Amino acid sequence: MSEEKSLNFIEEIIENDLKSGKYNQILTRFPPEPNGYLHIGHAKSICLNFGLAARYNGKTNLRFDDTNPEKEETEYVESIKADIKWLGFDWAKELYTSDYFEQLYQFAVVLIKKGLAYVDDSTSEQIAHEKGTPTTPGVNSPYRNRTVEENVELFEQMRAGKFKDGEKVLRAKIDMAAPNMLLRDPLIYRIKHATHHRTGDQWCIYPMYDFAHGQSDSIEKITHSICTLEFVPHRPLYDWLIEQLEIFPSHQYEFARLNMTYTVMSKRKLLQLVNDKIVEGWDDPRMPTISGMRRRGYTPKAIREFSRQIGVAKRENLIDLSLLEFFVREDLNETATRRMVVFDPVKLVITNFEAGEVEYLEGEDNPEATEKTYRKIPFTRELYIEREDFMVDPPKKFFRLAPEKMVRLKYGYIIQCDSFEQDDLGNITQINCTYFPESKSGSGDNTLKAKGTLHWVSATHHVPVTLQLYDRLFTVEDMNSAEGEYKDHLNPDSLIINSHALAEPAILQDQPGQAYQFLRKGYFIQDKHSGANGQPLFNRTVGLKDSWAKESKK
RNA sequence: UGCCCGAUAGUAUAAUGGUAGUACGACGGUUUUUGGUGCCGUUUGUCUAGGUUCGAAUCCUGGUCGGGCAACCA
Repeated sequence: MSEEKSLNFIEEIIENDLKSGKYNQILTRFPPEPNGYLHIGHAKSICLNFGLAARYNGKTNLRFDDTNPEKEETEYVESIKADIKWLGFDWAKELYTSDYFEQLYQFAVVLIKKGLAYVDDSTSEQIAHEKGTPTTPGVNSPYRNRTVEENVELFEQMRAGKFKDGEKVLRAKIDMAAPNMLLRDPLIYRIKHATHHRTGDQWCIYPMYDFAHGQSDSIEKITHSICTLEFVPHRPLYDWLIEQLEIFPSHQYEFARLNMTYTVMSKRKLLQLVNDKIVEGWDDPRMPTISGMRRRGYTPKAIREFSRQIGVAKRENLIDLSLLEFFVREDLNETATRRMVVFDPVKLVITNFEAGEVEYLEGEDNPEATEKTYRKIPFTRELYIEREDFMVDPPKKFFRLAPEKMVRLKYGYIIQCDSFEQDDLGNITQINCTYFPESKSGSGDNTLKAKGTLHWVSATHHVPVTLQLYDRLFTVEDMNSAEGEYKDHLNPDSLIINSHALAEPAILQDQPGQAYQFLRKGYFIQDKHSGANGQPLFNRTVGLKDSWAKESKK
């Protein structure tokens, strides 16, 4: 297959490393900070890291990058693990950067003893000022030339809790005039008298990202440390520290993070949506979080296929939400159980069908399934159909019900409209039809033909349900370059609740978690909550492609 | 005006000096007891100016445009 020949740039690097014998086996890692829930951007990274390991017969560690006790919580650790498993991946080892705190401390001592790190008493303002700007070089700190002995002593005292937060920091001694600002004596340890979610009060000094991530990679002997583009300028520092410490040379490779239309992808902004109560929580079905998408009814397979299709490269990108939706539909079309639900009911009476009689029709659960299963659907004299499926004076291409027109009722009979009734405002209150017994589905009789097929429910045998119709959270395609605050661009119709929909009775017998296709309407999944008056509540995962909506706009 | 990264259809992503291909979208047709699905087809692209070469999306040089870097965040 030509598909196997087409490698992304990271796969090329790995194949070369394997071919040259640089490594016998690759080891990647997925390194989330437990300070929020995972989102679709993380899913791309997860699929990449775990996918690479699977493809090249390697392994992937899950490592929680927990070096900042002020922001990190165990709740997030648990959600992250659940999300990765749900996506279908298994990690080789579950690790925490905090497991390496002692080792990292020793690494810092090594650096100090080599004269490559020093304790700085400057305030953060002073340090920022001395750092210069991207276009002007920085100047040396007055504390830069402390002796090794003094630095060792002070660093020990930092660890021992002799100083307050912010009183001292440990910095690598590199070059204050370096064109890369990250090389201008970067901070590598800071004092924080805070309780850590795993180490408790054992430590009051914590390593910075740059002195933790690469070292953790090296400790674990990660071969390919894959991160996003904003870490490109960190790579010289990543390499410098490993070289000075003379430890296992892990290597960092960077790819472009995922951006999607009509949503935001930073944990900070997502947290804001949660805190401002714009959404119900991290798992609100409108959120681009993995837990939100799960509750929405997106499937792991759809997300994996999406990740595969968008590829991996180094240029900035903005992916259409509709591409993700395509993969969701593609998966659900094959797996979702079909049911009939009328969203906006209008009464339809079959005048030549006996009152009180109930005929049970057979309906396929899924026309795409290789092994067919069926459910019974009660058919009665009085039914409900979709209000929008009837027009008094229809345009030419309207294939639904209208005076004197014929349509098929799905799984049932062809009917013809004889008359209709209206209230004073002109609203349709009832449609009267005749049915043709010989046209029953499966009878093989096709003397009658109907252009359209409608879904319906019995007026006497149905289940009232509540529907949550979700749509994009924002009205602007590219939220990264949108002007003003995110609140200016919220989609007021991102959630529409319909509490007057009617479902066929079979819906009560189905398993929770069942993926549905409500015929001609869209894919749905039952929510964890219940709807109005305790009714079953269903979330719209994604609508069906609707070429009539397009046609009728013309 | 420092350093770094990038630029291929509308959106993504291939082509690794030798026919610019794929997916989604859009458009048209076909099948259909879901205006769904399936199937078939059409459309649209190498940022720019030079150079190297028999031959450049690919290599070189200049430019343009986009992004990143001045957190005791990751």
